Amino acid sequence: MQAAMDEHDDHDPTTPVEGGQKGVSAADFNDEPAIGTAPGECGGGGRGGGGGDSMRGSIAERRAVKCGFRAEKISPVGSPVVVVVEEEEECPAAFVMIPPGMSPTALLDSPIFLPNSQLSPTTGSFSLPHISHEHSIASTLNPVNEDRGENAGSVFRLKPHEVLDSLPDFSSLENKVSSPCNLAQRPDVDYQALFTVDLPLDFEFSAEFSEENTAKNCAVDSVNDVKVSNILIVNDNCGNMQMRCCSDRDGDKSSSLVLKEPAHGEGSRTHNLFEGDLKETNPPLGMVRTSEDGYNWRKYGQKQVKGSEYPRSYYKCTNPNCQVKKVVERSYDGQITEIIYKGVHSHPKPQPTRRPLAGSALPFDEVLEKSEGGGLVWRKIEDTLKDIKLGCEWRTDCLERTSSASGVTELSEPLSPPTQGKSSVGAFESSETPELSSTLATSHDENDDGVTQRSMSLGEEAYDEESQSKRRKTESSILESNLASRADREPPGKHNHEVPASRNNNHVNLSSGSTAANAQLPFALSRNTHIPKPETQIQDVAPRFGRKQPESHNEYLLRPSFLGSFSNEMKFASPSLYLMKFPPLQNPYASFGVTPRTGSIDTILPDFPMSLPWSLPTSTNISLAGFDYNTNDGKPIGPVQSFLSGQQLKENNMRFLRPKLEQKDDNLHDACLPTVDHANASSSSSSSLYHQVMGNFPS
DNA sequence: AGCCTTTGACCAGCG
DNA sequence: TCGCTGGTCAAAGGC
Ligand SMILES: [Zn+2]
Repeated sequence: MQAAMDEHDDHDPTTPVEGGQKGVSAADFNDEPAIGTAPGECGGGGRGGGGGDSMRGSIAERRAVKCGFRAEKISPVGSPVVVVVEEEEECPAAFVMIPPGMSPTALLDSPIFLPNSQLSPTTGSFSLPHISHEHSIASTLNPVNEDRGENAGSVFRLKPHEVLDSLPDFSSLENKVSSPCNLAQRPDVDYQALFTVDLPLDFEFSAEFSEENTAKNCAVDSVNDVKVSNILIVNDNCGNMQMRCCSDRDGDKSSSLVLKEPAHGEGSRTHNLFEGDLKETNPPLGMVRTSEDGYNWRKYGQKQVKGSEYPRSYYKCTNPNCQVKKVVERSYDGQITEIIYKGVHSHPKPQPTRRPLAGSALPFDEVLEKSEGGGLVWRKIEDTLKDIKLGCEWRTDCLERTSSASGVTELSEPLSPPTQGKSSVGAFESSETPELSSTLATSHDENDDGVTQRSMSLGEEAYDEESQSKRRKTESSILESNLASRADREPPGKHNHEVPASRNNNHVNLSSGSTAANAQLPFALSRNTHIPKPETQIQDVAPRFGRKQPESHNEYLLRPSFLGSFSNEMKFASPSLYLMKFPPLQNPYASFGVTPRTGSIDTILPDFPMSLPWSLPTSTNISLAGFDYNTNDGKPIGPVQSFLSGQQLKENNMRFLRPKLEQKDDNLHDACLPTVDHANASSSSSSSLYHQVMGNFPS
């Protein structure tokens, strides 16, 4: 046992070392292990037993996935996206293809996992009032659930034929995504069907997504029902990164989310998401070093698992009250090939600002950029955002980001719904309530390095404070200097805002009585879970994020940003399991490349959390992948709905083309965008928007 | 001093 | 019952 393990300890080229990264290994999946350090993975040995059951199952699934399980195809960048739905008895899972530009972390935080109140707890489908589609995937999925009844959890059975020929639109994805999450919550859910959707979104996120967030989202309900859930991020051999949310069908009540990334993918190497994190050296441009998922992890073991190609590292959340664990499998070159999250954090993320120290966890959201001199430079997103403000265009190729005109949304202050005046990067806020601010705060945090602190809500700040106080001390000086510029920043200090809704959402358990704080719920709500206030549509879709409805089931909303971020493919399989693949070659970290479609502003929403540019200049149309926003009123236009609602989708025939390729011009999007079969008017409107949005993708 | 990684050994499920 | 296996423990050491 051990023998195997050791082989690779030092394998990591990039590895900095280990030891202790003092503090913090905030590992997100990227940096999982100590960031930057691709910690060796060889360790432990062991015998087995133990807790591995859930893990095993997931692994098996992963294996299946890696091996090509499913016909899903990994389309090379630029290749048409294909949605494949397959039924898998053994491995109920949802697969999400992660676009090359998206980092796992981002992915996790991505909207996809937003709790969607819309989702029907019982069915796992979106329940947008007006939207219903005969062919909707949701419909397809629903039957199963219905059969089982609420408790039954939803089982999604997608028939291949249903999906294969038709490419799902975002709404489909949404459904899929959400559904899975919902299902995950339910212990008794039997996820048998697996369906996959490939999204061709072209822009990439530079923002950080936290795995936890994703997990959180998924786990929203799970808190109530699920004891354990897992998130798996896996790299398949095909060069794609996959993320899965898994729940144990057995009643284990566990769910997991898995992200896989191709370790070997040719492209993966150069553009590997993780690589950047793992390797401080030479990460791809545009790559975000979201080293953190926002949580601190301690590695407690490493082992070469028989079925795994690479050694697995076992991490525990450092929070004493938190039992979340994650298993990271890394290739020898330091690429993360697979990540499994188990459980849900019962606490807020440690304050982000605290991990900027070099060598240790990467500060959040740093982006690799070319320096003027041509060299690569890690730059904080915050800075990046500034650039964005100036009007930057992030190229999907991740290799370059050019500044272009426009003004734009200030991420730092940004995108807030008109009413709020604040914008959240990437976060949607459903209501004006404090949550919104929270959300915003969260967003900021990520982007700003804690300008607004990611809220630690529900008195859990204390935890962070204490636990990290030390760290802060050491880092404080650094941070301060960095933060000094920000007016709103306060010393290690009081939050000037209410508890972020996101937190609340993230940790449903905290707010909701039903939840057990300690319960290991697999998915946590993402901090970005908030839907921008804006409105009606959105509210309709996801009105109740935040504490207001903590009890809400695990509802996942696909975040537009998230969706949009997928350049390549997304796959969603069974409810419980999400598998995301990151296509190789594109820089995962690449920021979103949102290009203005009409010459109007258009913002670039670099960061994942970015979210919707609610605060964009008036009259501007922002187009994110899959989203169209009318800045005038700050309301998202159709696409959002379609996205959010998911119900709209149902379209059997959806075809996604990769935005990059497609979005040459406005007209293009039609061709490229998924073809939606508009069964009903409601859906059609959405889709139209969708198309518009899609059209906006930068080519 | 504290936190983390490393890593051999151990635990416990499973066939 | 044995062996395999995966997960975990915990001492040692690094930063
Ligand atoms: Zn935790």
